[in-house]
Amino acid sequence: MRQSQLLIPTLKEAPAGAEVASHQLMLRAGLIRQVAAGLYTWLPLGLRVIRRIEAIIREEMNRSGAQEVLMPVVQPAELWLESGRWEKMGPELARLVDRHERDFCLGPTHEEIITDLFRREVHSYRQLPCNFYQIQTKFRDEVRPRFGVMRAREFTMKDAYSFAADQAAFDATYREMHDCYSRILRRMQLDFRAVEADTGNIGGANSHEFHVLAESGEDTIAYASQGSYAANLERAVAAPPPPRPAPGESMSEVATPGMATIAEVAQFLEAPVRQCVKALAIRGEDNPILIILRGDHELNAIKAQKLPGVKRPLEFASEAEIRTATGASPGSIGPVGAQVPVFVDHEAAAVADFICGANRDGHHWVGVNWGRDLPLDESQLRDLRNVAVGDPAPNGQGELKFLKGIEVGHIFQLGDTYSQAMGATFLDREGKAGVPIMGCYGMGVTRLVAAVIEQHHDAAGLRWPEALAPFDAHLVALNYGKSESVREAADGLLAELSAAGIAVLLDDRPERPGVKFADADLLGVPSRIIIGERGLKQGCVEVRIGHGADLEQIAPTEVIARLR
RNA sequence: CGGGGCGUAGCGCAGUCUGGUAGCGCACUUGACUGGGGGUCAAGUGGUCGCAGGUUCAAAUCCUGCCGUCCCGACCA
Repeated sequence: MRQSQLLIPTLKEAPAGAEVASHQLMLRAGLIRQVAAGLYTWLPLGLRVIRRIEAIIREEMNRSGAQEVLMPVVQPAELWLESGRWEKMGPELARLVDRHERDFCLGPTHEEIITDLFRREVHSYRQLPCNFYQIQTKFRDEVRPRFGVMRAREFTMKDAYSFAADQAAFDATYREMHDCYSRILRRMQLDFRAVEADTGNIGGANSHEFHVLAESGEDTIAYASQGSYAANLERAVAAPPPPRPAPGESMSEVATPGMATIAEVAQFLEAPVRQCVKALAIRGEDNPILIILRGDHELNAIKAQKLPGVKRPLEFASEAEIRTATGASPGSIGPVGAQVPVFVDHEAAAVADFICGANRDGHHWVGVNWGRDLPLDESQLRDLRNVAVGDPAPNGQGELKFLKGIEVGHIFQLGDTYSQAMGATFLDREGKAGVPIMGCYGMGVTRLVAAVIEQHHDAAGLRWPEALAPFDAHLVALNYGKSESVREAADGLLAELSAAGIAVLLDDRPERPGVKFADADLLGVPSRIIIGERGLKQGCVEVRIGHGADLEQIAPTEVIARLR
């Protein structure tokens, strides 16, 4: 294709709003333009990349035995009422009303639609297992769209839904999809990790996320320094703490005037922070609920949200609510004598002779011991904290380390959540009704474009992996407009290479060489062919086959062989 | 939704504090020169200063309200 005929509006400077590398480069290289918050137009170059990603996904999904379908973006409320998610989803689900006053939503995902299809059309165990996928537009009214297409409101997703007659059959499909995702990401030359994850809004028992490693990633991955354990921080666990030492001190109250934070209290009492225990008050259905963590630990909101009686989404209790419930301000509350439900993190429960708020302003207890000074029932024990770098790994191998990742894929074990709720069944070998076990498998196509760029760029611009580049070769024709010989050579190569099925972009614009080179570096097409009068006089063009390769002088007739 | 920032030409910005009728660089158009790493010169095009209301002889500038957008926190492919 001719560059003069394509809209590729490159920019020297990145627009002010773009912070991360991929967003800046996507704007600068003319892949996308923003329409509104979280809504983007894909320009020709960006769309070509999307198409190549989709092609790889299709190939691998088809290879895994999945069948492609296409479901509607607009979905009737009835199905969502059946699954219970019409209420559960909240404002992220964009709702609309048609001219007949019927309720609809813009599909953020398609479990309801596919389960409805299944119950209508699939009736026999002979048709199982089966796996349906689509590549389609999703809409999620994100609280905060961010980083360009990385977190957009409207985006393209490949989503798949599997149905199996029993757990063993399901497990096989799940493993196959796990492998399939790994193949897809490897073909895109991505450095990624598959990690255990929280299931969030989709529901179900277990899930794995696929993260492309990048400093700009929004997620933190915890992994064991040895062995294979890796999990999203939302879900990551550490090895259990050693048993609690026996009490060594007696409990007494000390004045801690004006001390509100753990750090202040610890310093004032000349005790290590990990000797303190902190109490966080979160909102329960009616009363606040106290969460007890070791002083140096951080609350994990996802884990806390799963506690019985906790209001979702998780909110901290207000100062007034805390005062009403405990009689003290937030800086002085503690588990001793608490009149509200108390949940204790395993690590906090393993501390002896600890320091905690006395539920009296400006006072703390020291030398406190579980069991002796306050009750601790097994039922109160939970894992409620974020693991930290250096924690012992749960697999008993080494310690935990962190990486940042971009979640590009997420596979879920749904169990029979949806099939049960929506009455999807099949007849088994004995002629009895069975409830299919489902899985669902998402992969963010447009997000992948950003993720690929995060891993494949340099100071000058993009560096597309060959499998994803919008073009295979960039023909940079110098002085194309005025030099007859350049024009002939360039047009000839364009025709020849195109006929051979090589996607070529010919820079035939009347720009100076410097501009063309700078744009070529920005666009990041893997192979480059430079055609100039200087070389042609010696019967040569210059080629660079692949990123970072050396420039070679070869005859124009040899180009096609070198590119193959 | 809470906190903060920003809205002036396609992009990046100055001008706002201290009111006086809008400017710089790049881009774009035309011409000339130039022609292997964002070239030079000349002449141009392009702006309801986010929107609405108010104060004033006069508003990009002051006041009020609204909208948009970006960043930081709770959600997710």
